[in-house]
Amino acid sequence: MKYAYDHPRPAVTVDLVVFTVRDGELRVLLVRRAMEPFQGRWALPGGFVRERESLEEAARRELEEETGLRDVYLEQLFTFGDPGRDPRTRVVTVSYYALVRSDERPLRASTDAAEAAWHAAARPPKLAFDHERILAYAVERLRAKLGYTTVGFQLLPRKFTLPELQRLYETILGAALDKRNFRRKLRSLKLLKEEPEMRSDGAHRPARLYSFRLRRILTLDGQIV
Amino acid sequence: MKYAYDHPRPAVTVDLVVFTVRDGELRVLLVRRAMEPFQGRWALPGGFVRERESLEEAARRELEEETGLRDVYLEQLFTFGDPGRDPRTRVVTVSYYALVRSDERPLRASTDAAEAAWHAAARPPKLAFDHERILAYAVERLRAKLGYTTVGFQLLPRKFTLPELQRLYETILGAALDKRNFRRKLRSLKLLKEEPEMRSDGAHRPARLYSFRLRRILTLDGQIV
DNA sequence: CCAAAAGTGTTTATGATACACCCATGT
DNA sequence: ACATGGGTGTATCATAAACACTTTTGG
Repeated sequence: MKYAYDHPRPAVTVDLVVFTVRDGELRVLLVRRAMEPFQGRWALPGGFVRERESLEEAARRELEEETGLRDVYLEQLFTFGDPGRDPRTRVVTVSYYALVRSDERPLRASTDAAEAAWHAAARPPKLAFDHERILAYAVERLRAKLGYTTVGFQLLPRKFTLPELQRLYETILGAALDKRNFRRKLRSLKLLKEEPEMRSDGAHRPARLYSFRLRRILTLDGQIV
Repeated sequence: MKYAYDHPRPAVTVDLVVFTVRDGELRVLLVRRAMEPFQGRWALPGGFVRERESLEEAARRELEEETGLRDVYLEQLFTFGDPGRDPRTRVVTVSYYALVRSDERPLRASTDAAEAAWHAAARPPKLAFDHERILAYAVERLRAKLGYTTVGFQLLPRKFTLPELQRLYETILGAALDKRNFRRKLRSLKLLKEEPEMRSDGAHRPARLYSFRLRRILTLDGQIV
């Protein structure tokens, strides 16, 4: 092995797949690129990793710059580094996905993204670089994770109703779930705390509000603890 | 977002956690470092990513250089990039884990690793850099993966007996499994092909040999197909 | 004939699935 | 009073877990 400074050095970036659920649809945050390459195309938010910050710090910093959000669920996804994925130079990107609650009003004016907007994750516009692949992989991983972890709760407000939670799962999984079985399953997991309030929402019976019980729930790679 | 060449560029390496199972023990391939930093310490094999190769190509190239092995099971694990993990300069390492069959005689003379040897994965010597963390994470992931994929088969020779397979699982999981349940489970999965031969191995009844049925079994991230 | 590991079935418990009606509210 | 979505229980099936004896070989 030679010394580190003998070797070509790729640029290293983090890219973020920021998910939320709104109007019964899984959405992803995209920014319109202000410059070449792919000027005018939508892309995943992201940016270069700075000298003295860790990869996760870089991801959190970028996320806050683009959305104003802190303390969101964030998990490393995959590292993409094929030569040629950026036409300018070799760029290795460490991708992360983030889950933000739909009541947290993201999308404040961001520092350098000209325009940022939520798009349906299932049918994104044409994206810059290999970002469609990254997005597709993130969706796949989120679905898988939903099955054996509680990441889903990260997408809802602190208090939520069971029908909301069920719709969230159905949205992400793209499949209908049986109401009774879904509720029994949740009851058996003992993860929910019943709140005293109800939520009235139209011409029908109000729904009970619940909150999620656990404090710290996920390790580095998403296992429940 | 600024242009790529405006930014500090970390060195990018791949590090390999190469597992095998020998004598009922999970083992990992380590190389002794020939130079500073951490000269003389054991470390995971790895090296710098070249200009025109993908990350996975780099990992396979390094693996072949260190062990002479090709066509092994290889999966991206995690990317570690804390500043200070290499005292020389910022190094971002994309870690992979590989599974090699115990009958494939790895460890031919390697190009630049002074010394390479198999060590018990459960109690490795003091390692260079943050390699103990990478190793621990790889072991954890391998265990988890064993539960819902067939990666385990990658560690055995083409023909193997059911007791061998069971011992493999018990070794990696660190727990005893019920013989009858284990065999029934495998039968129900229909993954094994009965071979005509038996293997005699001491003063007891010989065991039937089996081989694994599927050809390509795993996608990018380890799902069975 | 003995030691040693291979091989084999049944019962019980647990979790997953399928399925239909009553309840509380707003208009 | 009716339309709308919230809420509840039981029976069936599939999968997991627990458990003990017989078989084949080498020495």
